[in-house]
Amino acid sequence: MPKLGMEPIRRAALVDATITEIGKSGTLDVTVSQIAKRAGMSSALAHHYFGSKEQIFIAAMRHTLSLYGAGVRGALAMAQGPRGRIEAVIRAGFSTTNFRREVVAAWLNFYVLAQTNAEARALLLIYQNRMRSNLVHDLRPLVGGRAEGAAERIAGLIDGLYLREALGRTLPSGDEATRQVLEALDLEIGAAK
Amino acid sequence: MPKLGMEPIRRAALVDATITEIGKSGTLDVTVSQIAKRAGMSSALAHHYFGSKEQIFIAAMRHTLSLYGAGVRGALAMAQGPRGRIEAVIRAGFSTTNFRREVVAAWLNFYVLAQTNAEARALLLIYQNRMRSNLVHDLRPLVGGRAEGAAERIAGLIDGLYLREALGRTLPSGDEATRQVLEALDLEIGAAK
DNA sequence: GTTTTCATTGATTGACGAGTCAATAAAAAC
DNA sequence: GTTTTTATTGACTCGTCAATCAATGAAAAC
Repeated sequence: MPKLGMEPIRRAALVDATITEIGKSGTLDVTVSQIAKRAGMSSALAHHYFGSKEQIFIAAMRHTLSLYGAGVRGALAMAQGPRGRIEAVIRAGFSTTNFRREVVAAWLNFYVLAQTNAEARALLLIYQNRMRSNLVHDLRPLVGGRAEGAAERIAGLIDGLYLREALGRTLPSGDEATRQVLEALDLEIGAAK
Repeated sequence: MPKLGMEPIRRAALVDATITEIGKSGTLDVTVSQIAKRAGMSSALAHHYFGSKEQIFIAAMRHTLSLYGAGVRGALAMAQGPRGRIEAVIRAGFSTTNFRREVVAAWLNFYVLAQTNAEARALLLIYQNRMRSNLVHDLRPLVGGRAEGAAERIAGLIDGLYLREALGRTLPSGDEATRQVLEALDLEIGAAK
């Protein structure tokens, strides 16, 4: 019963299944068979479309980052003024979506993968650059020449608080993290006056 | 030629070898045989002393965190005044030691492990609490009632910048990260006046 | 000096897993 | 309607690896 044009459908199903399985195990220690089974196909087919397990992971990473990017763009679309835009970037990063078990697991494991896999590293750099460039752009009118440094600090604070919330003692609260970054933002703005 | 009292020696050798191997592979995907071989013994002996691979990892994590803690304590011992003590904590975290390949790999993988392993999570919480408590203690005289919030932000910034430096486009520079956190610290102090 | 305890390993077990391949089947192209 | 292309899988290969165990040797205890 082979229907044509299955490739994109299969690929998408495999990517979804990969993220789910990584979320369940917490590691990249998931087998192609597990992934394929959850995606409703044989492991041979997964290999057919992706070639190797590593490529499946890369695709999953790309998808996770693209969901993140979409969230940021969505929030930016509604934001008013530079301060509002920065707030949008912050809130998007700490949305409950991003603290779901699978998403946290995906990020942590992608960090690990980025150490040794050039493609993974490149994707992470794109994410880092986009965040920095967004922040610099909107910080400029608020803090002028301090924008570059401030952006670096805000971006670092976002990543760090995400980590601490995700692995902290309490269940992750995006609200608390958001408050903290906004406070830091206000300090940056205040210092520029 | 069995000599007595080998246990602590073997355990230490295994822990060292584990960290080295994790550094080489970037993952926890290292075999007990690799570790044991590097430590100069059979894999059976490694199992004899640690029981399981997971316990070897936990011991390696404990050791890594304890080295980190020792670095912080060493820096604190020489520091003068609250501001100096905070600076010491920051500099210790970003010392070149902590950016060595093995150490970065250890941290990233311990984050992953902490998702699913209670012991690993507990160790990470101890680290987080100690950092926060150090910061709160010394921020108090500098920023008064703002100390808790400021400590959360400084701690988050340290973790986040460490991540970004470790996985960033340039080779990690503790100096740049240190400068950024000190700048944030000055903003916090300035805001409390 | 015999027994117990500690150190140590080679060999083995039992399981699992990534990637390949030949074979089947159906749609599309010609 | 024959050929080509796409979809799909079961079976298989080749390898790996964590954990166990029985066996060996030497120190310590008695």
